[in-house]
This record gives sequence, C-alpha cells and structure tokens, in this order.
Amino acid sequence: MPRKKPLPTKERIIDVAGDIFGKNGFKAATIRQIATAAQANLAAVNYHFRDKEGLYRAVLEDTFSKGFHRFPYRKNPEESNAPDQQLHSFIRAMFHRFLNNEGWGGISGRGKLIAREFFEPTPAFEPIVDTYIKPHKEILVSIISDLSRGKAGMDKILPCAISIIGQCVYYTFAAPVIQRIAKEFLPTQENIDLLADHVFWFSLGGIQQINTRPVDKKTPIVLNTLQEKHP
Amino acid sequence: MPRKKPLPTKERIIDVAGDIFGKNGFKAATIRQIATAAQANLAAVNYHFRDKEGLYRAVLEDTFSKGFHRFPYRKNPEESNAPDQQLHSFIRAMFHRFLNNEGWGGISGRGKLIAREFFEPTPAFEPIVDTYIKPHKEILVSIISDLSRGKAGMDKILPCAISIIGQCVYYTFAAPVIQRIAKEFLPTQENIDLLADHVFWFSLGGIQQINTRPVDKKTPIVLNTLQEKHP
DNA sequence: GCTATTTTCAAACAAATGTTTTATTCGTTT
DNA sequence: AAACGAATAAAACATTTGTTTGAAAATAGC
Repeated sequence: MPRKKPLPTKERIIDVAGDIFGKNGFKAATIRQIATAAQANLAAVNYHFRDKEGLYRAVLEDTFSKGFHRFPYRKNPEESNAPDQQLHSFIRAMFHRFLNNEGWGGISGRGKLIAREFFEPTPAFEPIVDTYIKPHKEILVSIISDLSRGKAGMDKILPCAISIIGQCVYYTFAAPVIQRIAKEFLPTQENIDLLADHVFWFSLGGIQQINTRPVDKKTPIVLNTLQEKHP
Repeated sequence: MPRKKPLPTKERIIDVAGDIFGKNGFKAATIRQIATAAQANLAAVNYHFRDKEGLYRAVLEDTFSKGFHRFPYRKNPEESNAPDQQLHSFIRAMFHRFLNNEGWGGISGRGKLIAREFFEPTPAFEPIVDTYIKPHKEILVSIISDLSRGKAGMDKILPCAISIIGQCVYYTFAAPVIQRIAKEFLPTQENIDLLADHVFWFSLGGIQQINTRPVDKKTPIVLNTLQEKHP
C-alpha cells in the first residue's frame, strides 16, 4: 500500500540527511528537519545512528563509497595507455564524479558536503582520506610521473597533482563566483566535457612547463620566446 | 588604567568575531562566545550591530577591505610591464593576501571565513563581489589577454583565469588535505614564494598550451611530441 | 499462534542561544 | 552643576534543538 516507502527507514534517513547536511552544514541542519523530510519519527535518528554525529559519519561514508564506485579512479586497462590519455580520463572521471547526477551532483547535490570536508574536515573525514583520497592521489602521481617519463621527482610531481585537483575542485565548487564571471563555464552536467578538456590541456601545458624549465631560474622564459615571435 | 582596551568595544568585537566566525562558521559561532572573547557585554553585539547577521556583514566588509588594502591588486606601474612579470606579481600578491599574517593569515586566520563565502555565499557577499572580486578578475583577464598578445578570445581567457585563481584558492584552503599529501607545499607564510613560483610556471605553460593548441583537436599533441624526443 | 526482538511513535527534558528589557555608568554639552 | 544621550551591564524571555523515555506497533523466530 505505501509505495512511497520503497527504502527502509534507515536508508531513507541517510539519503535525505545527505541533502540537508549538504545544503545547511552539520550545525545548521536539524534532526527534526531530516526526520520530517525522510517521513520518519524524530527519535529514529538517535535510534539508528546513536546521535547526530553518527548519522553524519554514515552519510559521509555512503557518499564517498557510492561516488567512487559509480565513477572509479582506477586506470582503465582497455584504454590507450598513453599517459596523456590517462590524464584526460582521470580528469574526466573526476568531473563526472563531482558533477554527474549519478555521482555527487555538484554543489546542488552532495558537493557542498564534500567541499566542507576538504576545507574544514571533521573527524569523520579521517577514514575517508585513507580509503579514498590517498589511493586516488597515487594514481594521479603515477600518471604525472609517466608524463615526465619518470624523470621528475616528487618535488615537481606533487605540486602539479595539487594544481590539477585544485582546478577540478575549484571549477566544481566555486560555481557561485563563476556564475558572475564566466557563465558559459558553469559546472553543470552538460559542461563536463568542456571543463575536462580545458583543465586537461591547461594542465598538460603546465606539467610540460614545470618539467622543461631550468631549475632555479627566476624569470619566465617560454613566453618571452613566444613574445619575441612577433616583435 | 585599563591598557588592555586600546580599541573601542565595537572594533574589538569585529576583530574577535572575525576569528570566531572563521573558526566555527556563522551558525556555530555564538554571540556569547564572541562577547566574552572581546571582553564585552553580551548585549553589546545587538546594540552595535543590530543582530548577529549585522555583525557578520561588518566582519566580512572589514576583512576584504583590509586584505585588499594591504595587498592591492592594481597593476604596479613601477614594475616591469612584461605580462609574464605582471602575472607573477598578481599570483604573488594573491598568495600574500591569502597567507600573510598582515593579510588573511590562511585557514588559521580569516581564510575559512572567505572560503565559505566562495563556496556557499551568504547575502552579505553580494556587495563584496562587485566591489572587490570583479575588478580583481578584470586585472587578471587583462594580463592573460596581454600574454596572448590580444589574440585570445574570452572563451580562452576566462577558463585560464579560473584555473589560475582556482589553484591559488585550493592551495590556500585545502591545507588539511595537502598536509597529508605534500607537507613541503603547505600553505604557510614561509612557502609563499615557493607556491607562487609553482603556480606561475604551471599557469604560464597552461596558458601557452591553450593558446597554441589547434581548435577542436581531440588528442593531445604537445606531450606526444615530448615523448617522441626519447623513443 | 505465541513470544521475543526490533522498530516506530508521541511526549517530555535539559541545555543552549539570539534577543529584549531595564537599570546604571560615563562622557559631553548647556 | 545639571541634563542629556551614548554605552555598558545584568537579568530574564522566548525559541530552538539534541536527546531520552516509555509505551505501542510491527516483525521475526520457533
């Protein structure tokens, strides 16, 4: 009869709590709000998750688990194994995970929840880093290392990795600012390829520049050359 | 006698509120906490700022005003006017504004306050965007345009600008993640030059790549070339 | 079909918090 | 010196909110 309740209460609460924690943050979200939206009783949260923080932990684990499961970060052996193709796939997968509605759905979905953990992590984020973030970073490091044919040390690889992830994260989560500056590059599901292509090419140039510039040289060289082309 | 009160109550509250709003967020920060830390009476906040939100608006305006005043974004006509030097200065100024203790002091200072407004802006952020962010972006756009000798359209300039600002923002605010991945690139006052140099070179290569790659080409070209150097 | 366990529900509790009120103090002006 | 307004102080008010409680209902196991 009640076909509006296909999921058991516990999972319904996790689902709804993801939205509400995302929209309002941990402190501002209220258990009453969540219970009401999940069509559950107020005490159900404390019953199933012990307390508000227990619910939050469950939401976070559920979010990352589903996001990385739907859009995995492992190298795809069926693809061309050229490292530049691998980088392109990596960036595309990241944007899909962030923006696709089957993933985290951008800042109107679970995005803000994740952004907050990036910038002001709670204790609940600790296991997430070990389980998901670190292996994810290792893949990227390995791709960048391949791109430099194994010649670059970690002192060059790591900042490049941060620059790449930083672009993806910023493009995704800074939507409110981007909307006022460059509407055509808004982080939406439709723009995933556009964004991924840009970040890919920009980063490819960046990695190349980092790998080719002379050490401890203080002045730019490549673009000076470019300028001198048209004096 | 009370030499511990060099500032009038109103400004003392703004100062302390900046720290506490930054550390805890708007909702979690309490007026009692702020009043106590500012050695002011509980009612002082409502008296001087009408309500909690009024105080928050004052804090935000004060933060951006001081940050941009201490580390301005205007082109410095005394510097070399080579666009690559301008880009370097722009990035350095941005990192100083973000990280320097005379600026926003990173995420242990006012950084988190600003990060939150970037990713989930409140109504109080509206005037800030018009007064500070938009002109700031225009400077960067003009520099990138100069870098491409006026040949690039906004469809190429804007995403490059976002990529550059994104790196700076991410490097600054993702400190908790960076700490677990690349400790030597932590966003601290001492690392400003290191970070600025990396973002500068990386972005210079990125801009160059965006400007030189053939339109609508789907496969990477530059790094393939690089690879073929060592077959 | 009955019992034991799990889950749901309504109500109440206790703590925290933004705001208001009223009185007092302090500095300036008349 | 008196008077006025601004600023400070202490207390109380009205909500909100996380959590607990005890009973009812539903479910599972035998």
